[in-house]
Amino acid sequence: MTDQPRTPSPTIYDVAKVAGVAPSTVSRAFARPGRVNADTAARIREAAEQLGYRANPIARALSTSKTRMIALMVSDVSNPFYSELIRGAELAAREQEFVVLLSDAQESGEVERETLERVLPVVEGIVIGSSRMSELALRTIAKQIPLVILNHAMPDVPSVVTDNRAGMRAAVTHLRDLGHTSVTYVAGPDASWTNGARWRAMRDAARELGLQTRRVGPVAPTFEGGLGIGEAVLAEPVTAVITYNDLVAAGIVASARMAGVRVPADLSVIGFDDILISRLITPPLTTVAAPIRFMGATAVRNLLAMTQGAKPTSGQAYVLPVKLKVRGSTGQRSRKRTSPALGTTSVSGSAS
Amino acid sequence: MTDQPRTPSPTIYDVAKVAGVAPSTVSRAFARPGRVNADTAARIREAAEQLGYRANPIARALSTSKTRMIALMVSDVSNPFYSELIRGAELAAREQEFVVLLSDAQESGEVERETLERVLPVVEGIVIGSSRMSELALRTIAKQIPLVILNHAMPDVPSVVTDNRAGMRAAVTHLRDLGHTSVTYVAGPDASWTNGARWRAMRDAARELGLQTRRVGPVAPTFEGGLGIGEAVLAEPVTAVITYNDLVAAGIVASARMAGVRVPADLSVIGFDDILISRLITPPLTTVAAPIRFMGATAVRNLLAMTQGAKPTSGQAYVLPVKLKVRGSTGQRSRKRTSPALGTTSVSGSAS
DNA sequence: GAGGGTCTGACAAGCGGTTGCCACCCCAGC
DNA sequence: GCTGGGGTGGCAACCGCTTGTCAGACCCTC
Repeated sequence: MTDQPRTPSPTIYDVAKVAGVAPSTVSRAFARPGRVNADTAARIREAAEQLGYRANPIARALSTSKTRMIALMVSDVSNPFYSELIRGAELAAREQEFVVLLSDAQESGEVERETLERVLPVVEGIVIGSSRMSELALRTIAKQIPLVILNHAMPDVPSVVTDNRAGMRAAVTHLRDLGHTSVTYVAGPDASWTNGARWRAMRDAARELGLQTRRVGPVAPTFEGGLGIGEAVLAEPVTAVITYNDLVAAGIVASARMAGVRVPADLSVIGFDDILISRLITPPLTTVAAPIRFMGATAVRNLLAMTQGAKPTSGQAYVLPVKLKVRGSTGQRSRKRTSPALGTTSVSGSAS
Repeated sequence: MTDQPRTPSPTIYDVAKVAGVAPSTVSRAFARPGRVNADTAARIREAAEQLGYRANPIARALSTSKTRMIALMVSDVSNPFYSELIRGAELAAREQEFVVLLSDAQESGEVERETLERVLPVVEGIVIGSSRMSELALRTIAKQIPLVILNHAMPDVPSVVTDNRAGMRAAVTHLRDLGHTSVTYVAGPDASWTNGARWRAMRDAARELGLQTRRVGPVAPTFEGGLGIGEAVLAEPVTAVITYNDLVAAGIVASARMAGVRVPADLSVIGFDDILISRLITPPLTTVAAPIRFMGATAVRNLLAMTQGAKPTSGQAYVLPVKLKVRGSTGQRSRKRTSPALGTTSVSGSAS
C-alpha cells in the first residue's frame, strides 16, 4: 500500500538488517542451507518473508554466470512443426526451472547469427532447431557455450535428429507396394540439412527398391511453397510425390485439387513430420511421423545436462525413431498419369 | 570435474588497458558517443574489435535494470493462434533490439502466476496472451511492471483485443442471410475472457436479428475439443454453429463428417481467428479473421513504449478490427436438420 | 595575463549477490 | 588449564558496467 510507484525491491541488505545478521549470512541462508545455524536461518527466512524479499537473478548471475536461461532458436516460429518443438523444449526447461529465450531466425542465417551473438552472454546454453548457418559457425558457437542442434547431424556438435533414412525407406517401400514405379521429391530450403538428408535417403531407397526419382524445388517449407510448385510437379506424369515436410505436402494436395488431379486416385502424396494439419486436410495425409515434442524435450534435457558438467555426447547424434502413418493421401498407382517412358524404364531392382 | 578452459570474455577493463584509457571511458565510448573525443573513441573501438569485446548485458542490467528482455506468456504454445501471435511479438521486439522470454502457461492460472513471478525481476515488461489469472492478479502485476494483456479488456490495464462484437454480428448476420433461424455457440474455456465476450456478443446479435440461441461446452480450445463435443452438438436439430475458435470449428466439421452430416449442406460452421488450418480443411472454414500477428506486434510496441516512459493507455483497450471471411463451411439453411419447433419459434425480429 | 567556459578523461561509488578466508565461541580431550 | 577443532557468522573482495563528480587541459575574452 505504498504511494510510491517504484518501490525498489528489498535486498539481502534489508533482510540482513531486519534479521540482525550480515548480508553474507542471508545469502548463505538461502544458498547453502546447512551452512548457517537453524535458528538464524529461521530468523532470516522470517525477515525475508515479512519484507517480501526475492533474490535478484541478475545480481546472482553477475557473479555466478548462472542465469537459468537457455536460448531456443527456430527458423520460423509460426511453422507448426516448431510450435510443437517449442512446446517440448519449454516443458523440459520448466522441469529444471529454466526459462526459455525464444528467437525467430526468419529463415535467415544472418539473423540467426546476429541474434545468437546477442543472447549468448545471457544464457547458459543454446538449442538451435534447424539452423541455417554454416557448420563452421555452429562449431564456433559450440566452442563457447553448451549447444545442441536439432535436425542437423554433425560429428562434433551434440545433435538430435530423426531417423530420416528409415522413415524415407518406409515411405518409398509403401509407394512401391502400391505399384508406383517412380517418385518425385519436392525439396525444401537448400540451407536445411534435413532437406539434404531426406533427398539422399529417398534416392538411395528408390534405387534399392527399383523406383525412378525426380527432384523439384527448392521451395519455402510452407503451404504456399507447396501450392506454388504444384503446377510444375504435375507438369510431368508423376504418380507419387514425397515432400520435404507436411506443409509443402498440403500445398501440393491443394494444388492438385485445383488442377483436377485426384488424390490419391491420380496422385499419391507423402509428407514428413505429422503435424496436426496432416490429419485435418482432405484426404488426410500419409506422413512420416516424428516425435516432435519429444525432440524438443530431448534437446533441452541434453543441453541442461551439459550445463551441469556432462560431457557433450561426442560423436553420435541422437537419432529418434519415426513411424510411417498411412492415411488417405496415398493409393494404388494410377494408370492414367503414368507415362510409358517413366513407367517402363524402371531400374533393375526386383519387386518385393 | 570439468577443467574446461572456458576463456572468460574480455571486459571493459581489458579494452581499457589495450587502448590506454580508463574503463569508464570505454563504457562511455559505447554508451554516449559524443561524450568522448572522436580519436579516443576510435582507438577504443579498435581495441575492442581486436579483443572481440562484447558488452555483458547482465552486468549492464545490474546497475541500470535495463535487460532489453520482455516476457511473453501464452496459454498454449502449440496452438496455432499463439504461434502467429508470438511471431508478431518477436518481430516487434526485434525492431527495438529486445529479446523475448517465452513461457507456456499450459492453460493454468497457477503455472502462469508462478512463472510470471520468476521472470518478473528479469524483464522490462510483460505481455500476456489470454490470461487464465484473475483480474486482481493481473492488476497486481500491472502495478509492479509494464504489462499489456491480449484478448482481455480491463479498464485499468492496457490491453489489445479484437472487435468481437462486430465480428460476431457479421457472423450472425451472415447466417441469417442464409436463412438460419437459430445458432449454437460452442464455448471455449470458462477462464477465457474472449469466450465470454464472444458468447455475449452472439446472444446480443442473435436477439437483435431474431435468431434463437443455444450454448454448449465449455470445451478445450483445440481440435480435439471440437471433435469431442460434436456429437452433443448434433444431437439437437441445429443448422448453424459458431465456435470459440477455428480449432474447435475444425473439430466440429470433422465430427459432422463422421456422423454423416454434410457441411455446409446440412450444417453451417463458423470459426474465429482465421488460422492457417481454416483454409486447409475441407470445406474451408468461414471464419471471423483476426489480425493475429498484428495483435502481437501491437501489444509489444505498446509495451515498449511504456517501458520508455509512455503513460499506459488508461481506460480504453486497443480494439483491432476483424473481418468475416466467407468460405465453404456456411450455406443455405438446411430443411432437413431444422426441427419444426426451433424453426418456427423464431423470435419477432423481421428479416433485413 | 587572469578569470571563466568547454572538453575530456579518471576516480570511485554503486547495482545485489557470492564466496574465500578469518575470527570467535564452545566443547572436548588430555 | 590449555589446546584443538568443528560450527557460525562477518569482512571484504569480487562479478562487469554505469554514472556523478571532479580536475586538468585548452581556448577565449577582456
